[in-house]
Amino acid sequence: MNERKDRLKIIKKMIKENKIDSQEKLLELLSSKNFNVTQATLSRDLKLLKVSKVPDTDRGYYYSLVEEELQKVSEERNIMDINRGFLSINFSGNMGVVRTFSGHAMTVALAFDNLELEEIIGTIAGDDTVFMVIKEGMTPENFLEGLRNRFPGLEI
Amino acid sequence: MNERKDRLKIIKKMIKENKIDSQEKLLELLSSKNFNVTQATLSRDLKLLKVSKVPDTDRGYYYSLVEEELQKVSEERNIMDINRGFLSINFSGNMGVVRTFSGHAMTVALAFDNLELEEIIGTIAGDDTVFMVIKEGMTPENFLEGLRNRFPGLEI
DNA sequence: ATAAATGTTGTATATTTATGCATATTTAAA
DNA sequence: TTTAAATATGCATAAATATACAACATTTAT
Repeated sequence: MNERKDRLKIIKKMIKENKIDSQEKLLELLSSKNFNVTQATLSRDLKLLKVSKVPDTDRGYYYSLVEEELQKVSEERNIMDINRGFLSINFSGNMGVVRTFSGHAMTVALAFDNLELEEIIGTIAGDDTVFMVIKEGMTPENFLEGLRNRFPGLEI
Repeated sequence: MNERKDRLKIIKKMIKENKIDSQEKLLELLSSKNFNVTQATLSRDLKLLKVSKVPDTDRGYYYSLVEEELQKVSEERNIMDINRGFLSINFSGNMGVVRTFSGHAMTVALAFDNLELEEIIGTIAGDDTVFMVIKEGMTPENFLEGLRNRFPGLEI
């Protein structure tokens, strides 16, 4: 049954978009979208999603996808690092060569590594140049398009 | 009474060092350090500290200082940015001049800004140079010492 | 110094959340 | 298809957590 999958998706969305402070409230919202489950199931769903209840600044509590937020912050930083240093990229065979501002190669390479692209097998950095070994069978077009889709903030 | 302050400190420490999954458990730990309070008080303490209970990867839950973690991650990144680009710093009057590797000035200036040092009024970046306007009355020694104390990772 | 305001705590309790168990549903295997 | 294993769910309830209220302590203002 992927009733549950759908439900998890909606729950995520609801938690991101609203400040919800109890499972009861969330149940009502779900019910309004025609997902009718009990609090028990919801509790298990939240556990699966690793949702936690965090104390609000002023008063009360709200549910939050902490782990995801952490990841997002870190991802944004990587993208910033790339955008800051990036000059150009060219391909030849299974190699991608990135040119960067002087001194930025390490940073850019590190950021690419952190993004954990499955298309890249490895990177190596000089001062203003990064070599990337691309997985066989990928065209530069494939690669760039996928990259831009996955990381909309990336100006490449 | 700063009984509470002390207690909050210990609680933070305990949460960082152990995987605690209920206030009962934490109460026991506290009691072993001669802090004897009720669950009600502990609940309020955790709220003050913005501690939240997060689902563990495999099973169960644990308390965590999410917000602090987020801040720490971000701080570490700033320090990395500075260390990566930093060459030297010199002072004249209320100005500090940071030299960086070529192209790193923006990054370094941004990182300094993000650290939110109250000694710095503002920064401006060229390509390999950052100007910082320092708050009146600060000596370079004051400034650097305070900086190193607050950010032990900083190699300046 | 006294009164008023603010902050801290415990008690008792309400509220919220997690889970054992039985049942139903889905998926995989024969 | 039938059967077996795995997964999902509800019900009931246990366990965990938050809070209203009253008492007391501390700080601030007069």
